[in-house]
Amino acid sequence: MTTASTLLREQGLRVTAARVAALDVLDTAAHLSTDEIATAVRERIGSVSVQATYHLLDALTAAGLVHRVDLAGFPARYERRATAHHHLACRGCGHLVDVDCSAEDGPCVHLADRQGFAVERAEVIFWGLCPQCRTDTATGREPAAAP
Amino acid sequence: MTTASTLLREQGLRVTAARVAALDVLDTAAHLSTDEIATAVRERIGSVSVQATYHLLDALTAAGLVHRVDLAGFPARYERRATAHHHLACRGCGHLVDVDCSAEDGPCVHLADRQGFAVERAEVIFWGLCPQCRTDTATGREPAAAP
DNA sequence: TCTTATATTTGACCAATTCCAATATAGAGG
DNA sequence: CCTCTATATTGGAATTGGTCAAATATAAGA
Repeated sequence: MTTASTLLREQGLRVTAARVAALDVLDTAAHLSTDEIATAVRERIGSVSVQATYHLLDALTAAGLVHRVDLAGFPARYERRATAHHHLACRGCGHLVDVDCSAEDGPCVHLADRQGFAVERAEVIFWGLCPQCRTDTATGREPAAAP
Repeated sequence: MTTASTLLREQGLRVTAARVAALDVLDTAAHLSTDEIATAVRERIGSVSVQATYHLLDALTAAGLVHRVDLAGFPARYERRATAHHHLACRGCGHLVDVDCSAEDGPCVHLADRQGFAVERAEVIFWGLCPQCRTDTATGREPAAAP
């Protein structure tokens, strides 16, 4: 069984309470912001600073244990899902859901002219309004700050 | 002939020197940041405040005269190109080039499960390293701040 | 030309994130 | 088990990209 501490050790990372807690938290919920992760980690181990959370998430990201989803206009979020997928994002509140790529090797990942770039990945984001923000805008209210 | 002022008038926007200059600037160069646009506008009309530039770019964007390209981790940039296309972005310096969508109605824009969202558009970003940042990283240097 | 709605300016403010030095701690070696 | 050292965490300050609000200036219709 691959517990959080095992995963950390496998990547040559020190096993600290904060890192284990962060991995556990991301196992139960996807697309959490740094702040949400810090709060959830605090509930488990007592306390962590925001800066430590930024730093540990950087470490986990560099080790490939989590992925950072960084959409313009909203704070970065982190996820553990390993399989290839894209995102459906709400422009109103930033709410994020996974979508399976309908064609893993479809036109999305092909590029006729690389123009000298070393292309590493293709990111596909479907932008729209989530159910909540749809009704909010329909009734004249501004989209809610959080989903 | 559709001059900048004609375009503005057509959209019911007032014709001001700053707006005309901004449109002209974006006609000669693509993917400029607010700051770069402010500087270029100043060269043409003497002076504009950064805030005015933010504001006028908002107005031009709302009118559909320019498009805002907003990639995470880098300041927003603006472009006038009208035809559908995607972007190839450098994760090192943020340098941006247009790429034609290889299949306008390919899998990119299809989505099996909308999950209640009102989907408005699909954004495809190819991330990689530009020629300059490739050689910079190859020679051990950090990628340059600007392309 | 006069008027008024709309732009621009100025300056304060904000959130997300990074940087730095000081302190604490995981885990290897004895 | 204890010590040592590299690595994590903390706390505080700084940065960046951008927004907000009030005062002033200006485009364009009457």
